Amino acid sequence: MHLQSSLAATRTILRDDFKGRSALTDQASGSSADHLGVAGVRMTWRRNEEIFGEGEPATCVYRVLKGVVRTYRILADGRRQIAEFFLPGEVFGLHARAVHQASAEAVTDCEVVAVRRGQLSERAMTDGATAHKLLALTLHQLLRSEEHMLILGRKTASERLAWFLMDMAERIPAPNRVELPMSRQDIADYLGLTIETVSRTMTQLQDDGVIELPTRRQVVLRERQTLMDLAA
Amino acid sequence: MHLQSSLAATRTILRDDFKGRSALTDQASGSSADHLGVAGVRMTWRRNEEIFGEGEPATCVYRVLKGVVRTYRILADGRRQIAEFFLPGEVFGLHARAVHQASAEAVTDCEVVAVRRGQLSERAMTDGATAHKLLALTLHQLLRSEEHMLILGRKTASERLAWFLMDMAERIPAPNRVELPMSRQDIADYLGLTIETVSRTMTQLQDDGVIELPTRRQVVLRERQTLMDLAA
DNA sequence: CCGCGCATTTGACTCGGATCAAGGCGCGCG
DNA sequence: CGCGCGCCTTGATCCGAGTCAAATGCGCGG
Repeated sequence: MHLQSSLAATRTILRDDFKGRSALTDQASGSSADHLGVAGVRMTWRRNEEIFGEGEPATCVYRVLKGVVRTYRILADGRRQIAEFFLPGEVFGLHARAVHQASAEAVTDCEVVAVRRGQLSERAMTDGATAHKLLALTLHQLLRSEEHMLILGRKTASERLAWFLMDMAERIPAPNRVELPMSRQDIADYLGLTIETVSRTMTQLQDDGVIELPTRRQVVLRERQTLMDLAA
Repeated sequence: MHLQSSLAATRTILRDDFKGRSALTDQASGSSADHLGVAGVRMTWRRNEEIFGEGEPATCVYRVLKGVVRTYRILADGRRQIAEFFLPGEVFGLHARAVHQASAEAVTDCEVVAVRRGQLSERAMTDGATAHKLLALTLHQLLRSEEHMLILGRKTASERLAWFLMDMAERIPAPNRVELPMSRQDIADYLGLTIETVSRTMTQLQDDGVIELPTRRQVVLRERQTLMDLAA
């Protein structure tokens, strides 16, 4: 494995570029109740802006209202592994330590509710239901990451992609059509592949009649069963 | 990727073989308090016996007293991904659903405390500290699995192995020497490699003077810094 | 102490996906 | 409506790890 220096450089530039122009626009509309029963603050980010970075103090837990968020870890030479994409309704930023163990960025322009960790854990201490919900959320994330490990460790490129498409299809309710909110590079870094392999495999699936790609960001699921079988 | 049929067969035989002879010996010594504040039952398993299987109802949460446990997911054709090894003191069996999402087996003969999920969640509902501890355990597991994803998705064989050795060295307190409780196959399935690659990479590290292998199961860390750098 | 079985190592070769390198083209902007 | 910039696709080649096969040797039982 060689240094992906150019990529790394590009990414660094991108991040630094955005980091300055604090785009987290606290909407004056102010606080709205989070589903965890704690008042939260609504915030917005624009595409590719950093929400929090690895190593920063973890002050909040977030719920996506609109848009998509990615969390990831990155190596010194730029190799990146996206741990998860968070879609509307999903919760991210739950970390074991007082410091974030991963970075989070907006995949698309997005709107998020942030809840202070302190308030949350305070409430959880006294309210069993909140504690239970927090645990359930974390366990759900753990379930997903165990499946993700199986995919990263043991599946082929086409199996990975098929699983990804089926997973997205499940999470975004739309019959036999998936609107991908993220780039090919994001998909590659989520599935442990390169952008070229993702592209080629997409093309292959299309040539095989399994999917159709009317647009780069749209996928029509033509043979769901084939995808299911591939996704195993 | 071809079917690893022979391997799969071997594993299936192994599992079925052991499954019958119910070896979970409830020790009459009976219940001893778990650290989660709930009375648990002490149980023992022998090497390679199944503790629970994917799809079985998840009745208990476990803490290892002695020995080592592996949890894993397996594909129809035998490809296996070990999610985690659990060493003495560590807790496993925490799952989001009422059904186990992974299988667990004894890596070595081992002794475990089992706590009923019902009792645990009951206590968690009323006792904030217990709920907090449960959450902390789960978050810790999530932290580890995010790192594991980075390793599986983006690291080379020698980086994976170096990380594994450093991680084991940290978890088993013993200066510059690691006693590996698991086989090469287990290591391979944990790191998303084949047994041959694990073996070759070990040999390479030894030839480079980074480690020493007095026994198959023993590793002497000769150049800790080199390993650290590799593990990144 | 010897022989046997099995985990592990080693060797030769293959191959899936990575890398390196051009194009193509959709989308936004003027 | 045309132009240009990035994203994406496609092509050629390479290489790290997988596969297949065989030898080694450790640990255990007799």
